[in-house]
Amino acid sequence: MKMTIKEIAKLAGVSQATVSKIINNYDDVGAKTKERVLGIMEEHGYRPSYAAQSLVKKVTKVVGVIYAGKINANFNHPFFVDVMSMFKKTMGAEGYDLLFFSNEKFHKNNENYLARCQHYNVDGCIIIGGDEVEPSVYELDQSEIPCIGIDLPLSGKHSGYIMTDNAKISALAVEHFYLLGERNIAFIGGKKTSNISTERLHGFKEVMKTYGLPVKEDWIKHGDFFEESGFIAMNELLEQEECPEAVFAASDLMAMGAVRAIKESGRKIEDFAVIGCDDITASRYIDPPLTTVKQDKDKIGKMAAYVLKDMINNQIEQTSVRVEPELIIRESCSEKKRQLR
Amino acid sequence: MKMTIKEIAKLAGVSQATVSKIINNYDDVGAKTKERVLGIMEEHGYRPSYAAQSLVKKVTKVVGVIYAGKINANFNHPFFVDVMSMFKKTMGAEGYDLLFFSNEKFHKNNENYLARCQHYNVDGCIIIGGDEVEPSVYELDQSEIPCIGIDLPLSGKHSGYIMTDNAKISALAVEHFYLLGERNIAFIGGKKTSNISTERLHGFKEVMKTYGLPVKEDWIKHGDFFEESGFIAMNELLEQEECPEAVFAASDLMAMGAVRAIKESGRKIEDFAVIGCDDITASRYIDPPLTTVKQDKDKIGKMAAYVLKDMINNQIEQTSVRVEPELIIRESCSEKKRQLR
DNA sequence: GAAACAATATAAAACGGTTTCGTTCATATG
DNA sequence: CATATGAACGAAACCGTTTTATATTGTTTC
Repeated sequence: MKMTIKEIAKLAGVSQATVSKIINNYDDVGAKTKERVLGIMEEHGYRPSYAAQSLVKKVTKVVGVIYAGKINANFNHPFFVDVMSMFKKTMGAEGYDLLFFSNEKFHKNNENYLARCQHYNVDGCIIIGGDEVEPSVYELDQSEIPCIGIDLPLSGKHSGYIMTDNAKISALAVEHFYLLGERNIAFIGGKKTSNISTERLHGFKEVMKTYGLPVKEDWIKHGDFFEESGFIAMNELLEQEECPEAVFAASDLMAMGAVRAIKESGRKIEDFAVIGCDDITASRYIDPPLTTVKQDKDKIGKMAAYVLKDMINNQIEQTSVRVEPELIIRESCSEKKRQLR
Repeated sequence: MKMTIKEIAKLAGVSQATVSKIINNYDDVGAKTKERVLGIMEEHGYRPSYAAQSLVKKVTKVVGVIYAGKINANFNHPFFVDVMSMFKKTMGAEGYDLLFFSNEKFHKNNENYLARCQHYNVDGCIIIGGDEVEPSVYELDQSEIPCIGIDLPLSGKHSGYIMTDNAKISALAVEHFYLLGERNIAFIGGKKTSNISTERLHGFKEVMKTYGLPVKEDWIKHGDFFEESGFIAMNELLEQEECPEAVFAASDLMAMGAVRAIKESGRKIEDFAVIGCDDITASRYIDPPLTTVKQDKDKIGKMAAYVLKDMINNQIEQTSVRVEPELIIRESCSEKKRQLR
């Protein structure tokens, strides 16, 4: 059923070498021979074996995808889904397939990322931001394998990263609050150990200072970028004696959780101003439509693909790209809403 | 840097064969030898090459993932994202990694799915429902390669599929409408050529008949399961002289589009009853929270993994699973809402 | 008609593993 | 002591390709 190059060669009455050369577009093959062999290959639906090819060539046309951090985390986070969608599309256009490593296997065999990449001999890989910097990520980062991080600052010679300008994200949010007269502003970030969370928090504190607003440590909470954690964080804020009326959540999902907490506590959502981050698809449909700092997910995915491809083909070194965020004003925090209060 | 089995063997002073046997857990290797070799492997971070292994073994521990239909379609549809998330997790626990085929490559080289699977020698594959049955899918379906379809009825000897009971989905929706007194019910389905769309439409017509309700062809629209198509379909419905007040959309995303169309047309959303399908995460957060027929995405993903695994390991034949849907009542169509009218 | 040159084709070694079948050696058996 | 037994290991063939070096043609050229 499944043909090998040997059988094709026999059928065509030529040597393996000739068939192989046809597959690989060598130019020392006669036109009519080529024609005939091509016909036979087509007829029998022959495809060269990936294993055999990648064993001898050193190229696989496969890139690995690693969701760092908690088991399976981020695979279904809307932000990463959108980024990966564009990444997949762009890499696909260049002829690359994507190998998603299962984290479960890692944990069971106590394996590391580098070993997996070597095992599959991937041309490169993309690492989707984990909560913290695992030793295993560092090892891969420092290796010869080109890799690029999403929301994860890699520093190796053959690495790079793409992420939004995190300080600016916070700046846009706080500035918007400030202009609308909000003064009691809380911050819900991701895990303390996560890099982007740190950058956003730092940016938040900086710009608060710039506007002369006080940063209350009690008003700084940490979640995990998913909805439930925003809900929990907001509940903690609501329980405090002095409760903030403005909340900047470092992800739309957490912002949605915060909104839910406010509603379920019996308070009126109109009395709060909420800004999220990411601009996931859902955010314009929820109630109230969410004001958010948009991350350009398409651009991030595309840039990741371009940079990775460049690293693979041209041994480009250490490239990192910062993408500009953009404020999207909707009703959860807007001028119109302010006037209602 | 990257070690081969030969080098490990030399370092340990044993033959390749012995090292290989240790890797593959043969029992004719002495305990102390094993210990020593294992130590050396560990020390040098040695991992056997996937290519070399899969060349000789016939097993790869990799399963292919195919998004059938339009380029890249469904990769970021929330329903499939959730299903795949659980599928990935479950397969991962069994030691499988997932290879996502790029559709772009398909189209460029005019390749077929079967050829790709053979090229990579995947142990099996999962096909995520396309809009229509492509010849390429049929070919794979009929092949020796175990594959299972999500929302795609495969019929080959080595194939199976998992999907929700589509007729029942429609039945639950219409029944709910009926009990709330709705009589003018429209249907927004997926592509006419898509199987699940056909099943849901058929179920819809059947149950409408059962309740003695008229089925107006003008009130049957077709989208593509994404938001925009629901928006367009609803606008078409609104333009009609006789406009339905109840709409069942075959996906939450289309339902969201329908809601948006109603709002943007200047009508009051309270005057309409909308039911979606899937119960994606966003549906409980939107305005109004969406009444929907829930599909058990976790179960679908899990079952897909179990069945596929079974097919790979035990040559089980043709297994298909129908999963029960469940009505989730929220405010877009509820008793409370009815009383407001 | 011989020499030189292209243009095509092939043989064979690699790539990094697995697995079958022997071989070796120590121990148990009668 | 001769033999059977079994544990531990190794030689070599094989998996399906690519690629280098070499061989075989057929044409020119002088």
